[in-house]
Amino acid sequence: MPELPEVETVRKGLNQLVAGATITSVDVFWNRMITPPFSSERFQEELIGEQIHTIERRGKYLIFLLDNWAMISHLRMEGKFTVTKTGEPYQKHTHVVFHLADNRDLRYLDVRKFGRFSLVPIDKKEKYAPIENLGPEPTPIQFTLDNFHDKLSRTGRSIKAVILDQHVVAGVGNIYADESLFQAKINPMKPANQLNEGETKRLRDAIIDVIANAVEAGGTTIRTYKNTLGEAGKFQVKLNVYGKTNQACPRCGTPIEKTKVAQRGTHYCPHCQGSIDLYEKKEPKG
DNA sequence: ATACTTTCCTGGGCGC
DNA sequence: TGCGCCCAGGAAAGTA
Repeated sequence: MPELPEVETVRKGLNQLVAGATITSVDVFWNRMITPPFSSERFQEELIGEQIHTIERRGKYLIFLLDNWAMISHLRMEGKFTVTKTGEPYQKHTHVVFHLADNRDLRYLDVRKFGRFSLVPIDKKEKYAPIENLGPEPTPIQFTLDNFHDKLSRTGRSIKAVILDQHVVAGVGNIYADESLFQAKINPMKPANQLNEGETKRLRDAIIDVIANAVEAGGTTIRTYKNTLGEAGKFQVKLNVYGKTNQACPRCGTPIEKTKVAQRGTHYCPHCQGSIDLYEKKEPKG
């Protein structure tokens, strides 16, 4: 499931492979993948003849800078890009194909069809609301302690729900949320406005650190994630809690537990991070 | 305003 | 073996 580190790795691969290429035509095999206001027909028409200058990233969004358009792509759960020679048989789950002038295809594959493409006029690319409203990138300069503390103080939601909120900090998904909370030794159920100063700082530092290390490792491959070059990530060997249910905590040996917080599978060490029972269950048990 | 629920999707895993 | 059921989950729309 691509989070910031995986999307960043995909971005680098795309820049290596298709920066400078020109789109000659586009096939869309699943219309819902193209978000309003543009129909998939309009999407296909507008991209003809557009050159891909560079690919940027903001949070989990990829931004293809073209001549007249910014094409914005979100991979959601399972989206991936491949670059192949035109004419090669389509792999299963190929939903959008950008034919390039140099006899190659940039192809978008997505088992679950959750990914989305949007088109924004290039001079309005800063006005695209989903990106405009994102929180800061999780870097030391942009993701300030003051801002984070302010956001946490305003809500009693679980801290895990808050760091998954892209308006608070951009790019953190389920894997890196669990890993960051473990590194900072904070219970995922703890209400955000109950974190003290030390915890807030530890968590902010942990998010920055975990994301940076994962970017360096080329992301995490749990199930199917591959970058544009077809390579798996390497961060999965550094995971401490995600997917480690019943395995020994690397710090204290206590078995890692899995529960549900904010409707997401959540892995944590009940010794290092404290028992979930310390906090009132707000979620309906079903 | 906040906070929670539903929707979108398919493949994999499980019970019977 | 095969059918039905449930789960995984990011973001946006919907509801109270």
